[in-house]
Amino acid sequence: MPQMTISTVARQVGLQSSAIRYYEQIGLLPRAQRISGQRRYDTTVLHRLAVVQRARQLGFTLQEIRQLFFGFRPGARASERWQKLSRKKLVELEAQASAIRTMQRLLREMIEKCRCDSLEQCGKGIFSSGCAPTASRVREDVKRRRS
Amino acid sequence: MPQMTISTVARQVGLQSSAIRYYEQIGLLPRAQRISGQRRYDTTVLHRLAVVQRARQLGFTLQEIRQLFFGFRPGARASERWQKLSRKKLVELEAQASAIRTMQRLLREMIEKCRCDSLEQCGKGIFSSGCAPTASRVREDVKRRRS
DNA sequence: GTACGACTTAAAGTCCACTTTAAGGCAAGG
DNA sequence: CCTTGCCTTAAAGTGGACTTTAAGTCGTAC
Repeated sequence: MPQMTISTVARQVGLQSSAIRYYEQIGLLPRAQRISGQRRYDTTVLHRLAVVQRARQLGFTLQEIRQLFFGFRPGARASERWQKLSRKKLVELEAQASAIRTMQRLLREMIEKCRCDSLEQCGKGIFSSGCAPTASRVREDVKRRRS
Repeated sequence: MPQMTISTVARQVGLQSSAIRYYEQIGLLPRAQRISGQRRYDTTVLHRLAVVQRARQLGFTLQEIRQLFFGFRPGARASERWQKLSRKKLVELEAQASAIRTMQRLLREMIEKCRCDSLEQCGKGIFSSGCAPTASRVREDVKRRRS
């Protein structure tokens, strides 16, 4: 199978042809050989795209994947490349995870503690720091219930 | 303080003026009163923006924040609005968190187990399912070391 | 009267990873 | 010869949340 068209490759790796053209355009794939204007690929492109797909799955951007391929001295081992980028990505992901945990905590507090009638009221509470979740809000709430 | 200019409001809530104009444009803020062409605000806009900022902090998109304001029957309590949207958002965030955990697991496996010399080699392994992390990859690795 | 600073608008630009569109080329089959 | 189907290119569009730019207005200070 030395000569595949772009759509054959696309099918094999689960991408759209346009994505493959795009990867070539941004330099992630080498310029493909053309036969009467049409791209022809051999199996090495499948391995290349497998790496790209796996890297995407690991959360890498196309920019970072370009670094994986071209951002090291030519002799650098693949495992070394992966390690360097992966450690960096793990740090990033931990930051993202932490941000998500913060949002989850705040959302649960909101569900549990907000008793505001109006968003205007809620906004006042937040503006003087901490709508639903705060004691001040609860105190206001008590006042409201009494009236 | 019944009349603030846009930059005064922006300073108070920690936004750029352009963001406030944008919020007006997409209907998140009501059209502000103009005095000789310039927007003038009273303190209620600070409460409105406090709600917007808090909602952003909770992970809501501007679209969703618009729903918070306008996506309920007019009498709906603020707490009810927050609850409905927050529960939905918690589900979304849990999905995101799960995706991140998957990436973290795969990244750690990659760091720990990939011994590939070349990305081409790595790609072959992934293409026949599972570069670094798999047993097949390890076996290939053994073969390579012997040769 | 003119320079300054802060404001206005509409429109375009940014980032990311593509997809879609428009206009066209090429080979095989009927 | 003409249709069909797959391919090509460059350019524009998508979504989200804004920012930036260009060109202009307004009031105030000097």
